[in-house]
Amino acid sequence: MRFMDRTYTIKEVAAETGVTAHTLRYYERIGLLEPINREQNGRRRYAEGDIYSVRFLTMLRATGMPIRDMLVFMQLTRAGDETVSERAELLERHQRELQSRLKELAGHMEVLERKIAFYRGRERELEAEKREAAALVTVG
Amino acid sequence: MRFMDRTYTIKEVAAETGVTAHTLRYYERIGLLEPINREQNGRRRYAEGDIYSVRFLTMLRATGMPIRDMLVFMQLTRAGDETVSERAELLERHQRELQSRLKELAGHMEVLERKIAFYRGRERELEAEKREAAALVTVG
DNA sequence: CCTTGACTTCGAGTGCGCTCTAGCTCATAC
DNA sequence: GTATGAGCTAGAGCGCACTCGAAGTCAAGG
Repeated sequence: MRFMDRTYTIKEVAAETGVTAHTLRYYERIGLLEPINREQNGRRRYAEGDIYSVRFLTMLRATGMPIRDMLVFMQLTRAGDETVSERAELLERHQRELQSRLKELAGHMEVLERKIAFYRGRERELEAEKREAAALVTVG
Repeated sequence: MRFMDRTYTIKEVAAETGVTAHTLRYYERIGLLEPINREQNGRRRYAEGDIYSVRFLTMLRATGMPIRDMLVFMQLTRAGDETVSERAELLERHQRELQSRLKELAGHMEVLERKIAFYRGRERELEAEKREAAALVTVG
């Protein structure tokens, strides 16, 4: 698979993933990404797999996983096949948390809906009052 | 309604709402809560309405609304009836954002599920390999 | 009386996740 | 040759939302 061999500059990865170059370097520095291959001149050349990792990390962040947990996950990944179940369990724990957060948010969504409905009703009431007042003035 | 007249110490409000006393004072300080009534000795006595506000604020926070927006909302609330539509619009904007975040999270949930399923499958493969290797040793 | 403990204010400190700056090296374009 | 621009490192800075500490007041209990 030729196309798998292509590599990417930090700028390209940033554009592809929506993660800034600064943050990509930061992720590598703290160990979220393993050390990226370099050109002779020291510049990073990201492989497809690195981009995949960045995307996965981004997804985990978006679901609220703290970086310290993502770190554990990535270290397990690097440790190889023995850690497969541990990784599964880590993701399952996260999944359960996410599930309960989704439920909670759904509840909050309803509260919001009710509050908005209440305001929209109040708005109509106030309109009506205004019209009545205007009518009184006209008649008076 | 007698029971509406009862007031609460900061500790009671903290216990009721799950917001720490520190944070309650902080919210008041930055203007999220209007100045709470005091006893002669300067201690806060929260009214039912204050507790309601705290609960609502907590909900907004939990849905990811930044404090600066909550501040706008509470100031509109204090401004009275003229701001009813503005409040409705603010909440609707927030609701739309929440809605799209919920969608995104649902997508991430699926990715998580697939990844876990993949790991669970891999786990079984590795188990099988192990058993085969053990069998070879036994036979050899 | 004096200790305990709940409260007060003011201001500083914390943890998280970036985000940016300064000063440097290189490669390419003019 | 030199200007432009992309990338590099190390370390500082930032925004957010709390969270805590110090020092003081006050009321009730032993």
